Amino acid sequence: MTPPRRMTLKDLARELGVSTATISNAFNRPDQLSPTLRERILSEAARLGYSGPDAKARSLRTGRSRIVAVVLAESLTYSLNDAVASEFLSGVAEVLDAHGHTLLLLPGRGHDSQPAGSANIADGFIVYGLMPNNQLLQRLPYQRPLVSVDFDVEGCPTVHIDDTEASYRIACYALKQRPERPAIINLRLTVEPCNGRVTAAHTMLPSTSTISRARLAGFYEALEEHGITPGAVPLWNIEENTFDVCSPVLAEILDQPEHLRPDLLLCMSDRIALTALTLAEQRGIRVPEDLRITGFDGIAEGQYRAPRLTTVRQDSVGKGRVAAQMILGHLPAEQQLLKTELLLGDTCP
Amino acid sequence: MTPPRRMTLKDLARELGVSTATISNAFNRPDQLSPTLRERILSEAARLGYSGPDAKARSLRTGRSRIVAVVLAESLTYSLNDAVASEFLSGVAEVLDAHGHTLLLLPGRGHDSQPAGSANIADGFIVYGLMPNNQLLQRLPYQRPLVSVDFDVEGCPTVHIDDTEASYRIACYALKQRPERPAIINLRLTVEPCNGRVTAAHTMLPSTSTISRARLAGFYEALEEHGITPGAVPLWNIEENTFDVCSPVLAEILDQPEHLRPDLLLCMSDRIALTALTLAEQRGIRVPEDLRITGFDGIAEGQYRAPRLTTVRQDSVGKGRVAAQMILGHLPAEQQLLKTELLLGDTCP
DNA sequence: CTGAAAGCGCTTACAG
DNA sequence: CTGAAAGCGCTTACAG
Repeated sequence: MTPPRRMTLKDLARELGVSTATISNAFNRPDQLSPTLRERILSEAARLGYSGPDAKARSLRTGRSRIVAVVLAESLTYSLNDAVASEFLSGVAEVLDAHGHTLLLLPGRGHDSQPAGSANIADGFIVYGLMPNNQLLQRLPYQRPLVSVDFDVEGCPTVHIDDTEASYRIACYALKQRPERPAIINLRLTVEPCNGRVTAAHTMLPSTSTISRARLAGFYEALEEHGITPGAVPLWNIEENTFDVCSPVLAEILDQPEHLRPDLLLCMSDRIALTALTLAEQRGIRVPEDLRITGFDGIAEGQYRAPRLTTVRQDSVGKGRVAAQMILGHLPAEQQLLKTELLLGDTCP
Repeated sequence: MTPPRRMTLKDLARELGVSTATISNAFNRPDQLSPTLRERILSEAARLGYSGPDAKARSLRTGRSRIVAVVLAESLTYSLNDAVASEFLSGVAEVLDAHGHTLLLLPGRGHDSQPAGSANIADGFIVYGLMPNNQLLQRLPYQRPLVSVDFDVEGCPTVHIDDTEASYRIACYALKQRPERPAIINLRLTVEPCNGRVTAAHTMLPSTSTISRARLAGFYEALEEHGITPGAVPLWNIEENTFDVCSPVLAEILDQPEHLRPDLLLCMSDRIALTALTLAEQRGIRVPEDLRITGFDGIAEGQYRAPRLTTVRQDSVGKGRVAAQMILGHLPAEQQLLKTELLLGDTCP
């Protein structure tokens, strides 16, 4: 009995009485040998159980792995279950797939904050929504292409949207009908973790390169323009964009006495807005009659339901596509600003 | 000016006047050298821009990459946006991450049906929901661990649920209140693509190893037990578990004249059930008064809304965890059957 | 605790 | 169209 050692290209070459170069060519450069010989090699390989050149050796030799890593800001668990991140990933995957590349998923916040050693196998890195000062960034291999998404890294190409302008537009739309008691529900706005009302005791994250601050700036601009003092609008904050984390904060807001309860909720994400909608429905608060709600993101879940969410759509799939194309060198490595679009649903007519 | 060549372990060894083995040990086996020397090496490495041993070379040398590939039945785009697949992936990711492994995503149905060459870099494969006769399976490297999920591969460990029993239970629950006009909405039941009513002209997929057939068998068993002839229950089919594909089929069902319109929908997925719910709401069909609906899967979206979906929950995250643990050898490589749980929501009280 | 050396499995100019 | 040979960047017994 032969020991169950994996067959190598060299074994196959010996077996067939040809050189290793020829076997390699049969798999990688069909034009370098006769079709007849190639067929013979391929079929013998299949018969003998050789499933093609080993990727580890190949990538060492060529220097390229055809693997692109996406570094996600949050845990993989969170990101995979978040609609916005999932859409982004699917855009990346679509382009990589079409070009014979595969996708390696790396968590930004792991059990240790350093990237797994296997990370540097990637030909390039797409970094999604990480804070620019993150340690992880320093540890990524030098001299490998890197594209950042939703934040800027010095000297790196970036894809993002104009958060301020987008939230300005949705807020202007909502404010056309003047609210009595507007409120803003932020997503990760404060330095200190905060699930609830934002007070003077909280420090806001720096205004540069923080999505929440950019969106808040848009809301404030719109409020001022409509004669509402931004400082008078209650600010709430939510730490994680999941139902379970949003739910208690929104319950607190909606369970206030009716004369204090907001009649307009400007939410920084569709997840927040959808949670608000669910809790309102459970409490018999009518949307939009008693409470108007706007979201941000334009995820499918908000549009494939009744009432449809009024929100602003960012093209997350498109972001992923652009980022992947930049990494593959099919798009110039520069700043890319994607457009957003108002989705006029039923929750804030 | 030095050419911008990446620094290697060897370069660093020369620079520091130690052997390559020592550098390697500094990164991989802290116990093999003095802490002082190790510190010096690590800090010099950081200073000189050496970001650790190259993963390609390391994996060639050690034979292991610490990468696990998940092969998804559908396109990556579909899978990443499907709640069930995403939950599964997050279970896998969670376990891999905790053990310093990373996740490579491979599409089962790609632009060409063969796995990318980089696939065989993985230490092991988790194959999710692929048809067992899929060509791709033959092409995966031999002698590398493989776990299949939701279907059986000869001689391979598997994790799955008892689909027949689960759908039997949810159907029994729904049938306690006898429906006038029940209907079953299947997911990928027929050989011929079919979005609409299933007729005698359609061929059903083989009953072994097809999830839909297993679930349908459970429904039929329950119907018979409640004195309803399964053959008399209209069967509909849907090809893809997305709102856009479900929507027209469900519109066709709900737009029938009221005396023909079903009053109970046994759906094979929560996505189908949620789409039915949305369309019913848009049409003013009251759920559950005029129409009762059951789902299958127990995705978050069905529970985090009003009315809550009545469904049977499968632990997709748990499936992912178990599959990953088997691949890593932390769980015996055998058949694993996970439990399901009835979720009694509002859509079919 | 450290160093010299073999070799993981390939690909690629290059010579024939 | 084919073959001999170098070398990609590491890790790991092994000897010292």
